[in-house]
Amino acid sequence: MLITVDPTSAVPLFDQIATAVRIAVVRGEVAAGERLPSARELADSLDLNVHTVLHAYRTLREEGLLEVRRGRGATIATGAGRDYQDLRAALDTLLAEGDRLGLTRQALTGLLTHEETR
Amino acid sequence: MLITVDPTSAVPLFDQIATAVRIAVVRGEVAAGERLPSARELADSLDLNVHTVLHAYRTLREEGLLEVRRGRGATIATGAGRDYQDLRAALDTLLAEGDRLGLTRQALTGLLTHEETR
DNA sequence: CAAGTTGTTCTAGTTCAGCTAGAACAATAG
DNA sequence: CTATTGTTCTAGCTGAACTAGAACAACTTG
Repeated sequence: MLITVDPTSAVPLFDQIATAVRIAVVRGEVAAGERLPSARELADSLDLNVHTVLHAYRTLREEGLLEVRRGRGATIATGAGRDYQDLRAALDTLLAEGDRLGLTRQALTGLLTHEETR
Repeated sequence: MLITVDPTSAVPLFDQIATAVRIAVVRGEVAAGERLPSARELADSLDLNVHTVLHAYRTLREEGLLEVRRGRGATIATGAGRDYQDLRAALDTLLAEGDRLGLTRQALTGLLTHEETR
């Protein structure tokens, strides 16, 4: 699983890490039970602080996507290996629609966050 | 057009205002040329600073959704009256998919922001 | 058991976006 | 001309994000 980070982005670093993991899961690039690099390792390779990586891991655990325990490290949660075909299709469709209408990503995420299903 | 704001939300206030306008446009609740309340008015009614509202208006203008000029105020841009049927459908589908998979809004917006079309 | 690994918790300091506040100013409407 | 409305500028405040270092608890491994 490739995890990269853009320090110049407005998106918080811990969020970028969390998203990188989510993407890997959605793409099926990681299987349930698979182990992530330790926080200290990943922090070193990304040139970040350990706490930032741990923040990301904590976030993912709260979402039920990771199992995190001391001594063991972080592993992809059982039950994370769902069928994400429809989700990916929905994402692609929405992105295409956004592009067609000339909407920014900010606008799209805003709509997604506040819009209620009708 | 109803514009409300949640001061306790993690979403920036100017962003909430911008999103409220976007939603109104997407829902077809406002027509092109329609005038928004003046920044000072809206700021008063929302109990916010004028600059915060102006920040939202500026953002929307940069997206091409608003025409903003001093003395005149802000009006919905010509060309904003597009067909948003497909967009709304795409939004609903994605939200439904996210719910089905138990994904948080944060996770969804993260995927939307970083995911590249394949 | 002993040692090393890894997450947890705590304190502490820095930076920056967002928000507020006030004022002067320019463009537009009436 | 006068009122309205956005633009620009300065200034200060706050909280989230990030960094840093340390002590500690749970787990793995030899």
